[in-house]
Amino acid sequence: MKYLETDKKLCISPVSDFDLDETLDCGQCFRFERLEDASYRGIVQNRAVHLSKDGDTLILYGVTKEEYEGFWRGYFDLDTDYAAIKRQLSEDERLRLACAYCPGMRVLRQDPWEVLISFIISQNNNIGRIKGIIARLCAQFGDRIGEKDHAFPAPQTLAGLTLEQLGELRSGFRAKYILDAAQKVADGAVDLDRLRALPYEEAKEQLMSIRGVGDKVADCVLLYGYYRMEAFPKDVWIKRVLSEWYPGGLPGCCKTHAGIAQQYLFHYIRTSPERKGFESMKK
DNA sequence: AGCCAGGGTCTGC
DNA sequence: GCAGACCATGGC
Repeated sequence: MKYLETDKKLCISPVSDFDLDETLDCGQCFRFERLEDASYRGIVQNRAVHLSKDGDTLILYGVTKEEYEGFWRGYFDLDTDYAAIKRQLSEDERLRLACAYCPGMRVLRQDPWEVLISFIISQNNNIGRIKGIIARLCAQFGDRIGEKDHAFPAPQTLAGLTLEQLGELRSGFRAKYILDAAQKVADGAVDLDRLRALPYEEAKEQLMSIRGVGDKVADCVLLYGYYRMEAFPKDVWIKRVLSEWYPGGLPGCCKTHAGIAQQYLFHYIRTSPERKGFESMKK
C-alpha cells in the first residue's frame, strides 16, 4: 500500500473491493452524506471525515496519515481480504449474484454505543427518517466539533435527559427505549466494553435486557458494533430471502462470515431488479 | 386515505 | 411457543 500525503489530502492506493456508495449508503451507518461530486462526508464519534475514490485510489481530506493508520483504516475494515470472502460465499449461486452486484461493499467496524442507539431508532422506521432523527440527536445533545458538526452524544449525556427533552427528536415511541439504553449503559448494568469478550449468545442476552432491543437490533449491534460474524440480522427483507431461497437454512459457505453474507444479500434484495419479486411479499 | 418503513412489547390463547 | 394489537412519525 502506497501513500501520497500533501496539504490536506491523503491518497492511498491500491485499495480494492471498496466502493463508497455500496459501503456508506447501504443502511449499516447513518451519519454519512453523499455530496454532488460523489464524495462522502461523515462523522464518527467525535471525528469528521471527507473521502472520495478515484479508480483504486482512496482519497481522504483533512486526515493525517497517523489518523488514517490509527482509526479510519480499521473503521473501513481495509485490512480484511474481501476477495477471499467473496470467493467463499460464491460457492452458493444466489450469494454469487449478490456479491457480484455490490463487490465493493465492506462491513464497517463501528462504535457499539452509536450502533446501539442508531438501531434502536431504526425499528419500524425507514432509512431517511432514521438519519434525520440521529442528526437531530447529535445536533441537540452532542458536543460541537469544528464549524457545525456535532459528535455523537455520550451515554451519560442522554441518561440525564427527560422524555420531554428527547421529544424534540420526534422519534416517537422509541424515545423511552433510547433513555433506557442510555441509563443501563451509563450506570453499568450493560457494560459495552465487557461485551466484546463475551460469547455471542451471552452478549446478545445482555443487549436484549435493554427495552426496545429485540433479536434483530441485538444482531445489528453485534455485527456492526462488534464485528461478530455469527450475527445475522433478520429484518423483513432478509426474512423474505430466507423463506424464498434458503428454506432449509443458510448454505455451508456462509459459516465463517454469515454477517457479511447478510450484508451482501440485504443490499442485493433491496436495490437490484430482484427486488420486484420480493417487495409485494408479506412479513 | 391508507400503507409501509432494517421491530419490539404486551396480552391472550 | 405463536398470533394479533399497538406503538409515533413521515413519505408516498
